[in-house]
Amino acid sequence: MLSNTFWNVPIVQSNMKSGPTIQDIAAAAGVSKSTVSLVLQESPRIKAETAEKVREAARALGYVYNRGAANLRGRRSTTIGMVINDLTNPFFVELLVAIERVLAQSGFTTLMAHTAESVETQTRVLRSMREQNIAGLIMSPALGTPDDMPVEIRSWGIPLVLVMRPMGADVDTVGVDNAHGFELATEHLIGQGHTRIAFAGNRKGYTVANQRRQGYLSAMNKHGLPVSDEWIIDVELTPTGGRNAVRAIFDMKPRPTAVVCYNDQVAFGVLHELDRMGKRAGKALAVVGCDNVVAAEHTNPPLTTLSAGADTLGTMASRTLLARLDETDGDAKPPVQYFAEPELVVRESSIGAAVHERPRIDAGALRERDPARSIARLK
Amino acid sequence: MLSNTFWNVPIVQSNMKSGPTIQDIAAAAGVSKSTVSLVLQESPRIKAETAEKVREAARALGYVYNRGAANLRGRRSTTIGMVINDLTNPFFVELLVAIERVLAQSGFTTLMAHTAESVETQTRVLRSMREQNIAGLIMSPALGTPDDMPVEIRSWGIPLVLVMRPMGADVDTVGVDNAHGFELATEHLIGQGHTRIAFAGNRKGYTVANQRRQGYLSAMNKHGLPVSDEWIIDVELTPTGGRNAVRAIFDMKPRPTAVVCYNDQVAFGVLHELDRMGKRAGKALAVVGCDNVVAAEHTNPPLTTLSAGADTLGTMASRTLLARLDETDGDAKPPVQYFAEPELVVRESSIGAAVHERPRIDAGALRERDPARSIARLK
DNA sequence: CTGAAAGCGCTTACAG
DNA sequence: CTGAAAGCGCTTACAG
Repeated sequence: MLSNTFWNVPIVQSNMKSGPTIQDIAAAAGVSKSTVSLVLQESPRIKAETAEKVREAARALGYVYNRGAANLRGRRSTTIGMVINDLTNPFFVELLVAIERVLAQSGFTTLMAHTAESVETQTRVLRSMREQNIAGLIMSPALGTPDDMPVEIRSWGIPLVLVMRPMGADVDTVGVDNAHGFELATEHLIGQGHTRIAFAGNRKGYTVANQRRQGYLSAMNKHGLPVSDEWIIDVELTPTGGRNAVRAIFDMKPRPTAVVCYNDQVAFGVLHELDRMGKRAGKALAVVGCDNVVAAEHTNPPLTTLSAGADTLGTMASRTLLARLDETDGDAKPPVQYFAEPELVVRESSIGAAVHERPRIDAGALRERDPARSIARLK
Repeated sequence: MLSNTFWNVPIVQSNMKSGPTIQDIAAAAGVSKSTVSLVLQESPRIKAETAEKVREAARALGYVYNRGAANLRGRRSTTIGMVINDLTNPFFVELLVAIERVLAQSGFTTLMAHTAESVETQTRVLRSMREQNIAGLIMSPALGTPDDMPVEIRSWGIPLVLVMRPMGADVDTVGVDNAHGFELATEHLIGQGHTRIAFAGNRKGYTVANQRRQGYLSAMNKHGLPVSDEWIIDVELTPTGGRNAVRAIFDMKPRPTAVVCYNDQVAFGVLHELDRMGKRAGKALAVVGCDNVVAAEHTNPPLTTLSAGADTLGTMASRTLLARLDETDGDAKPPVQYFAEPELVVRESSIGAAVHERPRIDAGALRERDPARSIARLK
């Protein structure tokens, strides 16, 4: 795992034409290159007029600082690796954008990579980043990442901050309190009168899914509501998974009247399949998602969802990493375990249902596009 | 513009602990570091058993190749810059993923950056990439990028490939034939019987919007359909823009019965606002988008849209850049101007309308959630 | 306040 | 087939 296989060097390469160096500036300004270097670093040790002369020469020559050379000589690095498991999920895009912004403000360059949930791709990408000499790493690990990955990274001598997907209490982690969030979401549905509530997006052996299911179960439990095994539906964490969950729900009897979805992607599939069946989310089935991606506001109907605050989380993750980079070996702080409390953003997808047992076919059904068919599916 | 202001060096930096070098491997294997270097490059000049001995020593020491040092000495670069204007648009995410995949296969590392349509951010990011010594650049320029940007980049001595947003015939460009695509989309609506068709997402002085509007206009023209000025609606290229466009359309009389949207993001807003008004896209207003992002398949109703093929475009863009990197100054090929022909993916949002003048309020209206209100809006 | 010298970890002619 | 030497563009003690 993550072994350094240095024999996969690139075949294609590009020759550079080189511009002026600090040597050229030194010659033009009539100083030594030491002086030029110090001016570029804004050292107070250089007299103001000398500095100005150097800057002027640099400008005249069209000088471009070579950060690679500086990093090599200075034995430091100003690039941060950032590995994301799923850029097709807009939540991670928002997270990435926030992280990049904060790091750029501190003068770091972000080397981004996308693993598409493939552990193999992740291994390749990490190896490449290591060769690129990253100063630190922020990552949201792909599903199925081996447990020893954080140890492996630590052995590289660089700090690691995990986002969204915890891998143990001893590694810096920034995420959300999933259990509490899903408790909130489930209680919201209970408050709307629902008693049969499904959970769509269970995935075995997957930490985040476990946390979210746990939150759902503890809310049900707290309110004395029994949970049937079949309500906990294991589907892909994608819109397609959501569509399959709806089909499963409408095959159950008595069927759940509400569903808590693993995330917004799953919820989008749920909304879509309901629409395809001529039903309306909120009326026919109350739906709650998680992530509050931008599109959740624009779905039909708009989606009730847990807001994790991608911007805040990204900022926290960056700051945590920057703090580690500032530490010396002696003053290491204990692991950061930051889990934000999500808020529930209530929209139309979870409200307006008539759930008080009486109406097998409620008022809402009159507006369904194909009542005959939905009755058939209800049996 | 894009001036090299080298005095913005980072404040925060990170010291590296250094691992074994080729020197250490050389000592361990009892050879010179030249030999080690050649082995790492898989040079056929080294005897197989010597090579194996070296590899074994490297493995034993846990050696990590330092690409930065190699690039410095070899006067080359193996990183490619990739600047994207809008990662919140899933189309660009798909494009980015495809580009990264192809570049990684050729041994290049991708330095990604996001400008959020800000020319200022773009300037900062380009400067940083230049200091990072990128071998080439693939970019989708932010709106309002100055016309001389390609010239500026070229003066850096690195190849530039533009994606999606052309900036002149002399710079390598990979995009789509927007005019032809929008002609297709508009003709599809005409084929459905529509005669009053709006265009949502016109933006003045913006090349891509001009091309798309042109395609729309030429289709209308070709079929002898007059176009009212008010039908060409200037809105933000976001879901919010789409919502505003719908409001504008329903204030017109006689109102358009169909709308061609600048892209899927705008179309999503259109679908959403229609739903909010208790209307159904397809029935009340035929809607076509552009980009065929993954979510277009899952909207309510599913969105008819132009498929540009993000994967194909990303592959083309990467290959174009890789080819330039292989060129020597002598054998430079003429500029690549590749514009893919988009295909129209027909889904529910554009079909099923009754448009033959008779029904001011058609059968579909009976299923609208708030008929009184929609009649009021129609006047 | 400034300069001379050493060196970061590699690659590449060149010589043998 | 392998090694000695020079050098990529910087930074950093150290000396003055």
